[in-house]
Amino acid sequence: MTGFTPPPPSPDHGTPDGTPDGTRGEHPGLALIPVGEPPQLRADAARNRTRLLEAASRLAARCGAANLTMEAVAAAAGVGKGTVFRRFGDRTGLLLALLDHREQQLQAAFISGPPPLGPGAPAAQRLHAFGPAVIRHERDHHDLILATRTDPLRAYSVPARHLRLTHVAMLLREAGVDGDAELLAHTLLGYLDTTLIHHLSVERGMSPDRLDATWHDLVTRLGAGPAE
Amino acid sequence: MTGFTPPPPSPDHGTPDGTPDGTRGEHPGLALIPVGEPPQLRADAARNRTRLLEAASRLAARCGAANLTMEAVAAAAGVGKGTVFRRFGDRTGLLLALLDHREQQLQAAFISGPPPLGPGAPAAQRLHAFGPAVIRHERDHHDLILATRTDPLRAYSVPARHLRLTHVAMLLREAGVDGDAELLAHTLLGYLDTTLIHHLSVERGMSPDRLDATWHDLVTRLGAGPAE
DNA sequence: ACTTTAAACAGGACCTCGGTCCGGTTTTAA
DNA sequence: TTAAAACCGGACCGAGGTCCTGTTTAAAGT
Repeated sequence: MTGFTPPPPSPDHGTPDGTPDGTRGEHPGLALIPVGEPPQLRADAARNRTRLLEAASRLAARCGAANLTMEAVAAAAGVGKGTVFRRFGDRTGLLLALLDHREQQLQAAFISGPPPLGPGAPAAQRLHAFGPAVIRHERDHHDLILATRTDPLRAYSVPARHLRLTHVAMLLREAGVDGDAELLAHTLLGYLDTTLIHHLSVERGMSPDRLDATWHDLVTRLGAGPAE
Repeated sequence: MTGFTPPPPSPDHGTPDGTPDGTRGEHPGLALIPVGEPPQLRADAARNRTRLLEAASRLAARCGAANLTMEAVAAAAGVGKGTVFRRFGDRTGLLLALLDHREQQLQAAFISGPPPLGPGAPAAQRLHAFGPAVIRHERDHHDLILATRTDPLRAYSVPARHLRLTHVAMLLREAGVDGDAELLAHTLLGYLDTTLIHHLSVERGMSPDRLDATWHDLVTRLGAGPAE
């Protein structure tokens, strides 16, 4: 029994809460947050969590997500280095948590936002709207997203990915597409992969229009109706 | 002028030559290798290159590609640490060079091998055969491939990727598929991405049959004929 | 065959950063 | 009041990567 580490209450790989951008949050009373998964952090832990996310967000904006160092984040947040790792597990965990917060705007848009992206429009139209929305979102945060891809396998386990997958698969079925909806959804999401989009638009200089057009083409060919 | 580094003759990111597995290669005479790109390494440099690749291959087989350390490779090859970096640039470069060598078997199969993968069969059939072949190949080397994905963007610049892309795009056009052949090819290759395949088969437990079936479905829906 | 010259080499010091661990201290919640 | 949980802060390790000194070696010129 030399180095035994009972898993510290499982660091979060990015779960909703935190509100890491607002400058409020000193009074921990009033549990407004409809938090679901995080097993209730202790008050000081939660406070440090948001401090860390704020600091990370600042530093990422200043120096780029790729240049974030854990020590710098810890120092900027005024906490010890160990605290950062206790909370987020590792660097990727921190970046994912950062990303997750921003991701929720997109999620809200296609889950409960106005049509054609949100509910209310026919499934095919929602699908057609989905691609360009994701592409735009990913372009806005490409540096952060790319920085998380140091651990390629984890990208598939992150809740955001799963949510997108379920959503697209559902729309495919709803649009009357026959076949393996889950794998077809994976294929569509593959086309929207940040790395690919970044490569095509930045390194190959493809226009957004061309990327969008092929999305519509794909959705149509997979059996959902045309865009119109 | 403190730390200026005139780019050392550009380390290779994985280019054909080397024959890093055979145990021959002591007599550097007889330039049999129809080498194209590598700007002719000096004899001792070439020798060290193959030594390094051999050592790396051994170590990767023993401990897994993820646990390869540059110093271990250097030591096992009996060269200095600096030599490894001079030759391959960085760890990813070394891994890509390793991978590239194994990739050539697959390339030979679909470029000049027997039908239906190689030339001689109709384009649609070649396309249908392409997916399962790549999936099998990637499963065989998934640890090595995943280890290179630490640098996600580089995966798109590597010659092997470009070759696959051109090949698939050509087959699509040849099969009479209309639309943006290049982007459709990217989509198909996205479905074959090692990370995705690994996630689906290992972590989600999907059967190879199901993965293959969806490949055929995809190719068919994109407009090439059915498999038959 | 001999000299020359540029390139490659060994090998290790050195830096950075991710990640672990620990001893002592503070804070929270019961 | 008390016990558990979180924290600080830094020592510590491993590995990637840089750089430098002096040495070897291959290749081109005579």
